[in-house]
Amino acid sequence: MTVEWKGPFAFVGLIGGRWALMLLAELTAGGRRYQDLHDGLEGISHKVLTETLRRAERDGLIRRQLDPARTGTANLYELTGLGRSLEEPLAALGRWVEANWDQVEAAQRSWDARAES
Amino acid sequence: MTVEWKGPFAFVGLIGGRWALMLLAELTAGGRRYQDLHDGLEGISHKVLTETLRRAERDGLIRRQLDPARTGTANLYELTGLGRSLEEPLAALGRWVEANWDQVEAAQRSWDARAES
DNA sequence: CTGTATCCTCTTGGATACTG
DNA sequence: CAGTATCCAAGAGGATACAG
Repeated sequence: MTVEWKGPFAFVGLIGGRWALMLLAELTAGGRRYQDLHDGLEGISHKVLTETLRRAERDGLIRRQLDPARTGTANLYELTGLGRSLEEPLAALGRWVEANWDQVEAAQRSWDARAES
Repeated sequence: MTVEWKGPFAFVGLIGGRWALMLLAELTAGGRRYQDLHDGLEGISHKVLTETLRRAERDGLIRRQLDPARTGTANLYELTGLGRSLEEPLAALGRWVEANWDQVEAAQRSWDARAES
C-alpha cells in the first residue's frame, strides 16, 4: 500500500490499511482510550494499533489528548472535524454493501461453480 | 489484504487492491480491450492486470465477452449493472477528496514539522 | 496504562518467459 | 493479441519483549 494515490483515489491512502476503517468506526461513537480501542478491535496488535493511530493522527482524521476525566496516563482519541466529514461518504459505501452484497456473493458462487468444470 | 471484511466494510474486498479503483475508472467511460487497459493503467504488469480483471469479474463488477466489433481474439471488458452502481458512492469519496485534501496535506505538513524537534 | 523496538511471516505485486 | 506460469522483492502486519 505504499502507493502514490492520486486525484480522486487519494482517500485510499487514508482508509486503505487493514484497520483504519474499523478504527474510525470505533471512534464515531465518541472518544476512546487506547485500551478500549485495543479491546474493541479484536485481534489487533499493539504495534499495528499504534501505527494506525499515528497515521490517522498525522492525516488529521483523529486527535489525541490527555483524558481530562482521568488521572494518570490515559489518553483520549477522538475524531476531528475532518475525520467526521468522512463518515457520510463512507456510510454511502456501507449502504451500497447493504443493498448489493447478496448480488456480489451470488456472482462469486456462480463463478466458483463454473470453475469446477 | 487477505481479510474477511465484514458488514459495511465488505466493499474493501472489492476495491482494496492496488489497481481495482483505477480499473473501474477506466471502464466507466465504456468497454475496453485488454491491450487498451494495459496501456491506460500505466505501470501495471500483465499478471496483475489479469488478476485484477479476474477478481472484478468474479465479484460481478465487470463482464468479459468476445468483442463483437472485431475478429480474432480481442476481448471486451465492461462494467455490469452492479459495477456501475458502485460509481456514485465512489464519486462521493472523490468529491470528499476534492473538498478536503488540502486539509489532509496541511495536517501532514504540520505533523512532519513537529516531528523534527 | 500506553506505548516503542525487534524480529519474522505472509501476501501483494513486479519481472520475465512461455502458450494458444 | 490475450493471456498463464514462475520466481522474487518489498512491505504490511503479527508476536513478543521491553520502557516510561
